[in-house]
Amino acid sequence: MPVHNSDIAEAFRRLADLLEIEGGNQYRVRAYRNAAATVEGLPHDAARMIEQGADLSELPGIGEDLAGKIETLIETGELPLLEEVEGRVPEGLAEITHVSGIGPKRAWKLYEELGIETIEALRKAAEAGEIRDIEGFGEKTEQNIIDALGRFEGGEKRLRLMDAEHIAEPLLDYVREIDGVKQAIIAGSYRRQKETVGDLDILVTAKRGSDVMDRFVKYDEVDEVVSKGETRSTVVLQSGFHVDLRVVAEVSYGAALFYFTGSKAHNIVVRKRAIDRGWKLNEYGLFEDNERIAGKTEEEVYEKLDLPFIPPLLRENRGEIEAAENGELPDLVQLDDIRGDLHCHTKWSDGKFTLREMAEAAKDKGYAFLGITDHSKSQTVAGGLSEDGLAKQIDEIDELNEELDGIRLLKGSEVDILENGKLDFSDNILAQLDYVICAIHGGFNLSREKQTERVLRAMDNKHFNILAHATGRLINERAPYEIDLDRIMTEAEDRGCFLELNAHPNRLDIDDARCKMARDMGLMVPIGTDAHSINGLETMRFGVAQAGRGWLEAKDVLNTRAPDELLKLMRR
DNA sequence: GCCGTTTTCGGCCCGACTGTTTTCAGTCG
Repeated sequence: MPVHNSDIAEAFRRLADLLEIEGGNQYRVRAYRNAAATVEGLPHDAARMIEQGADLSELPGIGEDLAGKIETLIETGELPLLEEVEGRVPEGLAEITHVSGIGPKRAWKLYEELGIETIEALRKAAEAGEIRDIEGFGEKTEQNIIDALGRFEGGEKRLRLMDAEHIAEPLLDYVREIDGVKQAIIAGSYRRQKETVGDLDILVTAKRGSDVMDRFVKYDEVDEVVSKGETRSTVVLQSGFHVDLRVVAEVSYGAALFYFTGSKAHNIVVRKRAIDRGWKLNEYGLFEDNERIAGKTEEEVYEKLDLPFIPPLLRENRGEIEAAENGELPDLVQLDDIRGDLHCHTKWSDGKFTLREMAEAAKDKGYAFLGITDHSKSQTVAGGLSEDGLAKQIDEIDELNEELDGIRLLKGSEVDILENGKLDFSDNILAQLDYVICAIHGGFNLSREKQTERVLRAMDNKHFNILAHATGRLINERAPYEIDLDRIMTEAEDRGCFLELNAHPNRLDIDDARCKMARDMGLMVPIGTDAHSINGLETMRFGVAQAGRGWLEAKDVLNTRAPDELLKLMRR
């Protein structure tokens, strides 16, 4: 079994949990967690990096020891230290610390006093009223554990960004209308536009004496008030989503916005910069002794620390601090830079609108072009076109282009890559198109080697321009299929092909780390919405956000170009 | 366990809230 980065990260996290439970050095624990995050964020599998001669101990947060442990894990699939610790600490305790309100100390205490090793045992003990009698616990804690177990079962998984928006925007409107509220903004991973959001952090400035907290916890959708204080409250919504609201003074707004936007890793590095200068940075401001020297705006905080403003999309401690220091921050691609959409469907296959309707909608968005890419013949469930059908569509697009003013339809197709690596249309018809998007829509279970070969063979066809949604993942629904994207990207670059950034919020495929990799290797990225309706065109903003998280500038994105230049760039 | 243009040893982010205690530990973000 090949060991992937996610396996390494999981082993390290598990080890960190168990070490923490047995009261190990907290910094050692943190080192394992940091390393887990570092490994998880790598664009390549560590195994491959080692093969290619990389020295993992040069990675941030990974020294000689952890680099050695990673190698052992890759070679043997085992982590001896983890097995050793598992001999001392019951495995189930790690899971118990993931129940909200129970940390390492309480988990250990529950084990010592009542022998609790599993979630099930914890529930039984709590329901039997046995926990309240343990020193340091009480009736309320016991009830909180029961409540938390209920949520634990319900699964507190991260929401896709768009789903989070549907919850967040009305709530933000509600908060903004509370008497005395001046500013209200959602910070956290939501502001960083991560593909999934775990909870919401709402930051508010308000007049003194405003009853913002009382009103907040009375929001219609609040299911449970977890905590409520003067400056911070936490609620759980009926959807199971956690929301924090924090109130700060206006002089602290920038510092608090910085602080609550994160990421944690980014914050720690910036905070360290403050410490190096003999200052202190917290959510109330940047302080020299007890004097606030910055805090009203984020720009001010960064400036004092000799840094330009770093866009939230980049705040992941993936090199943005160094880039900022050197004046090399990317000038991130904006929605306005996008000149057209390269991936959409119409009534000709499984879309809901006609060519003309889609064209008009694209024109209304200010686009110069719209690429029509209906499905190919094997996609019978999606109304895939026959070759004759495609030929007719080509004619209709030509006619329509004569009529249309200010928008140009590009003739494309989303062609299936068959399991044998052949394309689902003949070269003859493909040659009549402006460009071709190729995609895998079935046969997800091939081995990594076969899947990779399948795509590379397809890429041998000169009409292959863009690989759509390269990993096939559906966020929260379907894992990516096994495929060697490193190799595919290298080969694509060699052959003049591209990998799409599919902007659909369920896909966002390729992901941000891959976008950054593409940028680093000089491979331009086309962003397509895969729209099946006029509304679907709106999801371009999710793609652009993801592109920004991947450090892409307008020059790195294919569809920031005018149609003629675009088609020239795609010519093989 | 990591890290270093003050340090190769001695630091490692820090404040809010809760619940159980009487002054604070545990948890969280």
